[in-house]
Amino acid sequence: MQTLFDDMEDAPAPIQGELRSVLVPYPVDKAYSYAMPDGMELAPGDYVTVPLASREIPAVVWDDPVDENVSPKKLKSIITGHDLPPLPPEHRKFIDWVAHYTMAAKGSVLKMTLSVPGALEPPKPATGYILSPFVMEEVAVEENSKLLTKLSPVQQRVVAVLSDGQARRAAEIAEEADCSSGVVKTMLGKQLVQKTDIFSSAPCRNPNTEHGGVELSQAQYDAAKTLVSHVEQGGFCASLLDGVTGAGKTEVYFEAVAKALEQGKQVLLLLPEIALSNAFLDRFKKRFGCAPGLWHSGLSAGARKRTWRGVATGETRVIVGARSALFLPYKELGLIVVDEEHDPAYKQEDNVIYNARDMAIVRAHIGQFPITLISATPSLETISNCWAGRYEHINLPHRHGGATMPEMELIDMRIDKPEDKQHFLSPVLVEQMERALGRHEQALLFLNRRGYAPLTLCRTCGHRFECPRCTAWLVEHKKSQRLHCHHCGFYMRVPKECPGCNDSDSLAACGPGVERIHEEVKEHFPDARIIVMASDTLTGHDELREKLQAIRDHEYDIIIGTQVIAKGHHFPDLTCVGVVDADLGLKGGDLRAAERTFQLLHQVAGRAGREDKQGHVFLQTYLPDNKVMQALTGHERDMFYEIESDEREESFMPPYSRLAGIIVAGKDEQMVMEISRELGKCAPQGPDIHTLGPAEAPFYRLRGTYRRRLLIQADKKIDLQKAIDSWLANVKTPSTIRIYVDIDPQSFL
DNA sequence: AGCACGCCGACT
DNA sequence: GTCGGCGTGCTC
Repeated sequence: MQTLFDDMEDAPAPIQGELRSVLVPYPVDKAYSYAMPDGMELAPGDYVTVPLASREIPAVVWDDPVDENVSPKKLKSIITGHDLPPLPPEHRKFIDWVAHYTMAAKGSVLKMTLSVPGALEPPKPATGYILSPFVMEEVAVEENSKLLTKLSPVQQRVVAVLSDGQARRAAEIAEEADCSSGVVKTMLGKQLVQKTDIFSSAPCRNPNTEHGGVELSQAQYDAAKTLVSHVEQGGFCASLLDGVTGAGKTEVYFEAVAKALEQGKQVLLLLPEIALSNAFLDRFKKRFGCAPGLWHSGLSAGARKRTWRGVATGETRVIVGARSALFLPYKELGLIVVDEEHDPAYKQEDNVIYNARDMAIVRAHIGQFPITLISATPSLETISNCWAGRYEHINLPHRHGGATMPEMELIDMRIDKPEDKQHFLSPVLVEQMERALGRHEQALLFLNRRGYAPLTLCRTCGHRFECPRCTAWLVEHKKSQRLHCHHCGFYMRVPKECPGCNDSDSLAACGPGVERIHEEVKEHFPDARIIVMASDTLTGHDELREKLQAIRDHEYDIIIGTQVIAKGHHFPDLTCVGVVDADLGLKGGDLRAAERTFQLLHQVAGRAGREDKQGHVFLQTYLPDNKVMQALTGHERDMFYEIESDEREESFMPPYSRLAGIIVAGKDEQMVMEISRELGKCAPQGPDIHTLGPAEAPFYRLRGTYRRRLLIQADKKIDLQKAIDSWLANVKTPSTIRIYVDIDPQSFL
């Protein structure tokens, strides 16, 4: 009897209820089965909380058929459902599609949608304060009420702040009334104020499509009309809005945004992360009367949660965001705009490896709504899609408002040499900067290299400082007196003596970074106000915005900057742009080196001379005959695309073929070697598909792991994912080795 | 991704 | 003799 009783106690209570397929946001490729407790009703798309291992996690009921064979021992019950509109079927289909395409686990892709901790719980109200009713009456009735004059000056200020009836947090009141929050507490004790709940609302609930239209030029009007008609017609349609910086592309696509909003659709505006500038937000506010919902890495936890829920409930109508915004749970998405479509920042290189621009096209196709790509320098992929008639090509040729494109000039560094090997600015460029400053205009020097010098070597023994964990030189940073690795965060003090030969004072800085250019500029312009803009001198989004505003307000005369300065900012007084090393991006023989350099330099050039001032751009180069330099100075853009396209076709490269990178990574160099060689031996080879490598991957040693890569080149008619799948299944890999698949890799050497 | 389970070195 | 290192593998 006793033993029988024990057995009954030990047996787990049988899980009851209908089964549901549930996808969890973890790297698993199939939906799990969970029991749905009696009385609960759940359909695909519903958000749930489920137990997984020893934790409770958010998840989504999926469309896959339930696996009835799951052992009853494993089976667990769904803990709760959530009161949110279900994740729409288009979004679920999208997640499945992206997982298949990128060869990532479905759960990993879902994780990009369920990325906000606590988003499924209704938001908790914050404590706010309002004036008590009798105080409010006093404020309304009389200017100099007896009650109010009896209060202390700080308390009177608090009353003034709260007199509009709007509830505020204690900290906000303290800030606005210039007192401590203790005052609020005292007033609460005297019942002058009372507590109330503050529910922060979702952003961008009521954009007003008629708030502030600007007058469009004829060309803008025609382009806008086309985009608007796509929205009106509905259905999938991809287009490229192609026009130079300052042509007024933003105003054009705002019209399409307005139309989609009028039709009751949500709109997603994708930007490269860096371009979320104040200037852009101001333009949005001017057009729609409110700020858009923002989505980027710098958001606070609270803002993230509000925005995520706003998107899911449909309260938030417009999202302006970086690539991860594509995976927000839109209730009724009806238009996507991808600004700066060519930008490499759209490619995510970790976790799920995807290109947000390409995935956005897929999202629009699944949702059957229009999508517009925007660029002054489209990617060759997009241009060729236009040539093939898959995308509509909308040209916006002229600069808006009478501004002219800057004049581009090459400075042949073989002739107009800097004064010595320690200097990097040609006298020609320095003179042009002097002239600009003399006219009370600004000058910008662009160099896409942080720090002081990219290489430090010993003049005595030739020792080079390399990162002990990566295949990369250590970059000297003067400010911190250190040598930094830009790939893994390793750094060391600059030593007095060479570690190779112990010689002192033998170390020499080779080549320039922005810090070194700063030094040189100070020699030439001791009285100028100079600012250096690089990702490591800025602490975050807000500082970047403030500095950009300061530049716009002409608080600086000379700007020295990397990438961060290149994009989407408009500086009205900037008329002289110098590119310190125009050849920089061309070195290394990357597939897209020429295209990238062209795009980047074109973009930098676009910073100069808008409105009424003529801009001048000077490209310092040792390769004045290179096709990129010729295309830039002759404004022969279409010629450049044709040459580039021919070269890609000849070498069987994208967009004429498809590529996939297979990265074999691990800490055991020998094992990485062995596995990659083995993969190479049984790699797909044939008339329509072949494999290159294995070879050392870019940054062979990265953070102490070794990486080798194979590159598959396949005809577009080949099912690439399937070929890779069956190939990788043939080679057994130990768990110490990780294999990453990068479909459509962007860059490689 | 976490987290538990499991097999070999330096401590009470 | 135990505490704990992180390698390996699973999560309905």
